[in-house]
Amino acid sequence: MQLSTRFSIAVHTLLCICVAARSKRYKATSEFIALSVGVNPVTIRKCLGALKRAGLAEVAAGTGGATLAREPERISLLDIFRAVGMVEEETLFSFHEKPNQACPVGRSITPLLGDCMRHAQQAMEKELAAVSLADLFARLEQ
Amino acid sequence: MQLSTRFSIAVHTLLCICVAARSKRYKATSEFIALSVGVNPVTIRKCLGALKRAGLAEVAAGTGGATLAREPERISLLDIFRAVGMVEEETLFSFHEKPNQACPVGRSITPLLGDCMRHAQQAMEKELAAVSLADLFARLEQ
DNA sequence: TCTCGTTGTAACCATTGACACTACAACGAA
DNA sequence: TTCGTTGTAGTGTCAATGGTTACAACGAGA
Repeated sequence: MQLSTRFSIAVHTLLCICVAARSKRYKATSEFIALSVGVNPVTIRKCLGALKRAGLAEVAAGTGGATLAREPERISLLDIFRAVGMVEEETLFSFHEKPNQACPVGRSITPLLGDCMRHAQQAMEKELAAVSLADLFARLEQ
Repeated sequence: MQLSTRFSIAVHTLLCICVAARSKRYKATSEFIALSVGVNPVTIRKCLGALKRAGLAEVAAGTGGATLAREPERISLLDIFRAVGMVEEETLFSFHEKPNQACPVGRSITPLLGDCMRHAQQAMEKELAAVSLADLFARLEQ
């Protein structure tokens, strides 16, 4: 079991927007991005929709082309991770629904293990928060 | 998108084994555990099979009942996490398959982002490794 | 030796989510 | 008005989860 590819696609998408913005020769349309990512343009449009709702990207309706909604230094991988709805707050792990409340284990496990899960997820998110889109773009240009 | 409940079920299962081992009154059969977890006994048997293969539990064929294969102090949540095959090494995140190699972004994103993903996963696993089954059991008994 | 409870597995089903693809109305600029 | 693009709905395929039934194999105790 793995997390979906939506995250990697979203990062790829934003990097394409950076590239297009840098070299004025390209316009970051869903078609253009889809070609680089290797998926269907509709998938990119849905992805851009999520990024737009999260305030990370802007898309020009009608005329076409996407841009960043703020500087790449201020967009972290965690922002992107959350934007594409990989996980609502604190729910990376899922939990079996019906532990038996009549059993001492069933009664206590939810808060107990839930706490550990929360810590684990937070540790992961902290790593993601430490990397910005600008970092990736800089490494890309080397 | 979330990780499956197999992990929480496996932890619950092992805690039940601890309880049964402590108070000699219970035998940790798949039926007994299933009652506490709130799932089908077959689900528990499959879970126990994975724990057995990982060397965490032992199951008495024929006569029935499961026991820990080693002391609970030496079983970490990470051991359990890996036992139930939530994730093969370094693959918590998944990656879109066909980035366009003719594009500078497509060519570089896999190693670049893969590195970040690896770090993030390792941070999460480190948290899981820090908690043992004995820790949970101790908190349970309070 | 036979019985009985248990395990290990296979088989089948329903549900869910990801992703591909088609189609089309709405939009903005030239 | 035309043309390229976006947003979204609808459809189909595929894989994984988890529930359930069924049954052979096993071990201990009568």
